[in-house]
Amino acid sequence: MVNYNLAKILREISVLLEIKGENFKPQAYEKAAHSVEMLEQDVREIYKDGGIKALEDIPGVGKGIALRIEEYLKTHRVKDYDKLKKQIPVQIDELFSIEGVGPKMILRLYNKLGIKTRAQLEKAAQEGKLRDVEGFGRKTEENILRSIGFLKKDQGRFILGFVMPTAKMMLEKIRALPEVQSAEYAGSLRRKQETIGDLDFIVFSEKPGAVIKKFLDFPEIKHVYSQGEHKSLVRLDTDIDADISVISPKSLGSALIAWTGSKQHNIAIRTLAEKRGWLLNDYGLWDGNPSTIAQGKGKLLASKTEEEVYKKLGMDWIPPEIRNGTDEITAALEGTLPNLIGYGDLKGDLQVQTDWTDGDHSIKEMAEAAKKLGLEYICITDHTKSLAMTGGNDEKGLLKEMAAIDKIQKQVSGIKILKGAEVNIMKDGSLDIDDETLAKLDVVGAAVHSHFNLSEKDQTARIIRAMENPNVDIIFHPTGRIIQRRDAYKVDMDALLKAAKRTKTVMEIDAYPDRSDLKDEYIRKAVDPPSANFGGGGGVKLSIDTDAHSIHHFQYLEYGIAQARRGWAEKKDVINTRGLKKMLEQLK
DNA sequence: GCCGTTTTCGGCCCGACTGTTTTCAGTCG
Repeated sequence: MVNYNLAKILREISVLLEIKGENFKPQAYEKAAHSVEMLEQDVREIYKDGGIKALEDIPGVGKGIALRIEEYLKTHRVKDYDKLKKQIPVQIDELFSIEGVGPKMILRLYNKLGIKTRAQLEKAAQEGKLRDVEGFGRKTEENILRSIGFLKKDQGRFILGFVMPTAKMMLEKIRALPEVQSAEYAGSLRRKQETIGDLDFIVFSEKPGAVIKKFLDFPEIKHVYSQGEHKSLVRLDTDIDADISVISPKSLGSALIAWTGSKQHNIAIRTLAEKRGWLLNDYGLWDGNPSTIAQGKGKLLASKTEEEVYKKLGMDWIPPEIRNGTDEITAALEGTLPNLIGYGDLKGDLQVQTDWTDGDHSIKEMAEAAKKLGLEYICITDHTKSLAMTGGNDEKGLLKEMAAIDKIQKQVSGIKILKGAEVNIMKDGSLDIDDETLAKLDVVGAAVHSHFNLSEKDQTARIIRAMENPNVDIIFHPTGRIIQRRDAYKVDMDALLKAAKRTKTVMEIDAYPDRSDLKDEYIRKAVDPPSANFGGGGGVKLSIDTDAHSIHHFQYLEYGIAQARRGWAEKKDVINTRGLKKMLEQLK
């Protein structure tokens, strides 16, 4: 929460400075806000451990902002921020989040109409008062009202796995247009971020006007915010915004890079180009300066493929999932990028629930569905007895289910059905099923489903005790978070990863879209020696499982792989990329 | 205010679309 609140203040300072017409300082504060927001460590800890100097190691934080962070940590105030707020006492976050409203409008609205809140702005727009303000007109008034309407309905950001079906459908429809040579996801969708703000598509065609026109005729489009010769921004009937950009195939590589982002990644590589006396824009990498290029006199160095553009810049091609504008740039320059796990690399799914507990389908139905997707094995891991609401198995129930699996296996060929369980880790770290029964299972997953509010020390010790049980193979959804619903419980991840390595316990990447647990930075710590500061130097084994409760959930494996890629995981790091026999050898 | 293959000063990514203008500022990604 401290990081969140601090990032919010830094971001508001950025907007307030922009309102005041300051140059460059706003970007500096915005960058610092972004860094603080992305920090995995609590700012208080960073300050406690290393003082001001450690704060200055945060990217985008220098002497000035470090002092303000210190001031905030000590006094819960930032004087400069208070001063700015006094000069321009408006609800920045409320107004700034309205699509189409920026710093300049906020200032004018405040000066002319005294508007401070979203509600006041809505009322003024409804009463037709905005059109009298210089620079505003009827259209702006209408747009503001519509934006506020959308905002009220908006759920904010969308979870990747839950919007992918819409995204896939739209991409297929775009690709089917006769004028389209090719089309791809762009933005956070292509980078496969955990949550997505809107659906970005980039389309390659020599007839952009026709593509935009046909796109706007799709029945899924509810409202058109903007349309031009090359771009359009719309809202779909599922209340998510979609952004389409049509570019000549000649510029495919440079345009894909530009539209994929992230923003920080683009700034980093464009700056890199500039340092070589070049310019990188949507249309290519050019030798020349902006004015010679504008006159058509620049020399085109690369544009057709992403590989070509990165290569010209002296870099390896960077997978979209890791284009964060941080150390992937250095790794690409040095040729030390990881060989990320691929989307077809999984051979099995080690967490599957059935109608024996809270799943929707039978063991047989789940096995058939997994086989259809090309999996070689699945492990049935129904809940155990202390999770009473799911009708969890006791020892007797587990033995019965194991016998049932033997019977079903005889009816199903081409896929191995492994016997497992999702056992509960009790408050003290013991398990709710006896060791004798656990020893009979092929795979034992253990998970926390209760006592989320233990102290970090107790929670960590509890899970480590479960890891030390020789029967426990995998820790399922290790931090218990549910995106947009429940925070992770407090746990010392460095200690957990270290214990996982010592006890040869696998850490799961739960691919169920709103879990996505482990999250990317923990995955990276688990596998990547340079980022592992828990003294283990990477080398923690992972599994990617869907936590399927229905035959439709196996498709979520894709999002687990995306998560693993964002965490720099390679094929070798994930046990269920191996065939059945080799996978089983990885277990205790 | 930050930062350094331009390293303690002098830069800060780049381009499209809209609305209100009458040549462009503001906003967005």
